[in-house]
Amino acid sequence: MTDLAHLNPRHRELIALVELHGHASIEFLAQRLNCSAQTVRRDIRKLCDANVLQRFRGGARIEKPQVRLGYATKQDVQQVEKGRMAALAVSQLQEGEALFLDTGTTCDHVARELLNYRKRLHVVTHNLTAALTLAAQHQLLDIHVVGGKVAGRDGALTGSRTIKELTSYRLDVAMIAVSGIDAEGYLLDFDSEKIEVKQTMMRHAGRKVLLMGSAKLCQRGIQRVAHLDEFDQLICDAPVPEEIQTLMTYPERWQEAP
Amino acid sequence: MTDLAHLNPRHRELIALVELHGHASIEFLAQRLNCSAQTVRRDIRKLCDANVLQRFRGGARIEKPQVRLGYATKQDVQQVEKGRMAALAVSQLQEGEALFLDTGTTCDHVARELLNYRKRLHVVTHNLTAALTLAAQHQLLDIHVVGGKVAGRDGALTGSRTIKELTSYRLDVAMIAVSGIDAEGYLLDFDSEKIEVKQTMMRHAGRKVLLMGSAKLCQRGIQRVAHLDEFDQLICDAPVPEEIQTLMTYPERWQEAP
DNA sequence: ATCAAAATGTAAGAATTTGATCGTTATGGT
DNA sequence: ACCATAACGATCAAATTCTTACATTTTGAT
Repeated sequence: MTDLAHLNPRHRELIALVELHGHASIEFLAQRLNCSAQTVRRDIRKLCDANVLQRFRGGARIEKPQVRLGYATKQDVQQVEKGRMAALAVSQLQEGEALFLDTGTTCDHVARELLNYRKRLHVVTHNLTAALTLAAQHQLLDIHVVGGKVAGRDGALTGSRTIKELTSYRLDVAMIAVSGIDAEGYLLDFDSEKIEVKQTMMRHAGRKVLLMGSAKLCQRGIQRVAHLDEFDQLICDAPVPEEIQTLMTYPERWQEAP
Repeated sequence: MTDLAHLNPRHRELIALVELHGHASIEFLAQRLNCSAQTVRRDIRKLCDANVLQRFRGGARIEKPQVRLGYATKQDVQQVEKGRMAALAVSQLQEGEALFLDTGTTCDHVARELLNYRKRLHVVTHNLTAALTLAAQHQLLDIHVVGGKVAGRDGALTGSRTIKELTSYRLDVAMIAVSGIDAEGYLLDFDSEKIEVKQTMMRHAGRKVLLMGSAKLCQRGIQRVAHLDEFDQLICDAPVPEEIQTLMTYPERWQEAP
């Protein structure tokens, strides 16, 4: 990409001003930034080269993603790997099946993959980001969002109402993601509210599918979600280390996403 | 070929207006875009060359909802005006109040304004887009999403579960937006499911606030939501025509967003 | 302190956009 | 078929905006 390194305060202010209304004129910007129109043009040209803004004659605009899927696109690491795991997980679904979809960037990738799945499905989730992604296919997909309180900037819904609503479902699949794993093969996460949601989804689903990138294999959490053995399928983006495989009763349940 | 790169705001608004109804006349567009018919013709010719629109004598239409522009463009219709209405609506909230937030692009603007509101608030909504926007301030705002089925690509939740959950609240404010108004002062909308949600929110709120852009004043819907008199505050982006004012018992409830 | 490089402002000319006019072409009613 | 009306395309002048070029200021290094 282009270098966004040396953005001076005026550049940031300019972007903020454009974001405010979606677009702004050179004249307006020059006045608000207390500089000449020429400087604004130079700034805009720079920012357009860096794909931050789009210019038009007389001003510039910003293509603010309607929804801050920035969470799912920008600060997301290992996008390619997560996409591969998501594709594998989706490919194993059957038409007409019903699934729980967890929160987290990996599950957001699953949602994006589901958009290309051209068959009927039922999806139940507490993941606002994923729900909004899936909304683009609401004619084909039956998407249910459980109620709850927004618990994070990723749009995860939690709370007693969330749990209670989840218990009224009985679905075919639960797609779960976690933050880490401990030495005994227990999967870990940080937020106890989110953990309770994961556990509830698992209790009310037939096939339990775990999506866990290899980066997570050496990460930690503070609270146990479930044991590896409780899952029917485990999807990773790389070969799973020997020492993790030995923690499972049926290590052959692991699958590596191509 | 497809020179979508530097379309100015007028071009985008034009596309959005055509998308809104599927077709639009030159005259209508010239009036709404505040420019001459000649300019509209030129714009349309350009957009037709780029295969964004199809023209017919007297206007233009759009076949397929644009893949790339789609919902994001609709957002652009009267963006500034909606922002002004949203700002006025938000400025009248008190710290600690609880509000229902409706769906629609106008309410999405309210959500964006709420991000800058630096005080505690409780928000209950069936609007996924707004909820995700608000999630960026989840430490300060208490955001509740009611459960339901995703009903549109804008992320509106509807269905019996949505209604049932809403009835368990009793909030200070309901912020409602509608599609149009009829000759007797009844507000109109298209989707009966969404209408039921609006009505439920109103029944369970103290202050009922209507946000209605001047563009909606001449638009229609197919089903009645409520009468103007049922609202305690009505916010518009322009002076309300005499003939609309006379439909109300208390026309002084109208406020024009500055 | 001095110099070079980068950033900013200024101005003139080039290019684009816009609205109006006018002759031409399509549409609908008789 | 004919006419009246509305819409269209071409053209032009005025206004706006862009680019280029150059002068001035600021910054940072030696």
